[in-house]
Amino acid sequence: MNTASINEDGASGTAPGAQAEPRWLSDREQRVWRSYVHATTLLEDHLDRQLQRDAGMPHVYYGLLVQLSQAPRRRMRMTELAKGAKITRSRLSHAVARLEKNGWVRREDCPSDKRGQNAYLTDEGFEVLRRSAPGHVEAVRQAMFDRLTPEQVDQLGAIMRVVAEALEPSDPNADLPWLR
Amino acid sequence: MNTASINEDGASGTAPGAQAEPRWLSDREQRVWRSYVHATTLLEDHLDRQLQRDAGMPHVYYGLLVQLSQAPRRRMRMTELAKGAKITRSRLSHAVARLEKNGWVRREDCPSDKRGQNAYLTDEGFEVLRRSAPGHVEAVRQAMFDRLTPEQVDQLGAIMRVVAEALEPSDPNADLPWLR
DNA sequence: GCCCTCTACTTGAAACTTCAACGAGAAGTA
DNA sequence: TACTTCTCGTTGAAGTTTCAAGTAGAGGGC
Repeated sequence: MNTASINEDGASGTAPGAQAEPRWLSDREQRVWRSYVHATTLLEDHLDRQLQRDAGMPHVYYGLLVQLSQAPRRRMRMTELAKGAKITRSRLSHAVARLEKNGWVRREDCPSDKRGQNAYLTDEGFEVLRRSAPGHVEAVRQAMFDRLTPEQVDQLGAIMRVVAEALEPSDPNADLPWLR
Repeated sequence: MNTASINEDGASGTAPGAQAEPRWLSDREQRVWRSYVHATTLLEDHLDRQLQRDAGMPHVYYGLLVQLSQAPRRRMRMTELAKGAKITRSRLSHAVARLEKNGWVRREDCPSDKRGQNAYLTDEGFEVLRRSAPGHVEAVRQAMFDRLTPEQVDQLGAIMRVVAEALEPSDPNADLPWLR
């Protein structure tokens, strides 16, 4: 999955709507980008397969159970759960439907808001989590933390925080106060 | 894959429930892991949407076109293309079928191996790439390279290479010579 | 020649995600 | 009250990915 490569320069004029001369990636940046895409793809595939095999669900679903397990009374509003997992409410609806079929999660009406639903982790769901957590941690460890120096772990943390901040969909108009 | 899995201690049996004491992540590692998952999720979603909007295809498909565009005569054997994109041949078959419908890629029989197929990029496909490449590079830049210091870019490259090496599916039994 | 095995690729079904639309209730306004 | 608008969550269809199975040709041994 490469990014730059098609080098063709358009007109330099920057009329509204026209494109400015693209700022291509340098060779070094391209190499880093390729490594990034390559490694993240491999790791996500690896964890997906590991969890599918050992826990019977993909990584995202596992993340939902983890979130629920850490919530007070093991339950959360659907929207909060979706936000925490960074997925759409629609995707969550389908996912919870599937997890409900497995008996790992159930829904209940929210008492304070009649539109709302709580999802909660069943004992059975908690048990699945308890059984598969060690294997998952081990997979993460072997793929990443066992191979990086403590300095690299810190560096990775700092880098990922920067990237996340750039993309955080928190208040899209934060820099456009006149639109509010 | 590598020796990695679950319960690989030679000593203990693998009765359900019997597990070695898991090596949990430290607080610091957990924070970094969360940042990693968070940032990579946001970035992949962001690029998927950007490309869906501007190029009419998801990130993986875009990567296929890029690969083809860089290959000699803009064509590649299916298996090579799949390897380059780190996806299964099955997934590639479906993907190319879709790209063929768009008129961006076509297949042809491989002359030297009657089982084989070449996928090649059409002029139309190349044009789509040429049009959308600048926007894509810009998105990558804004999300990552414009925010990181040159040192961080280097660090990220090094880290991602380490992680990729740990997962590279090259010769799964390389460390288990007695199995061959 | 035959047979066996491996590789290249495809297929169809099931699982998962996205997208647009929807119903119901909350919340604000007049 | 009525009206509008927003939020919560779901639904169904279309698109994508995975999984298991399948066809056809290549390659090797006899």
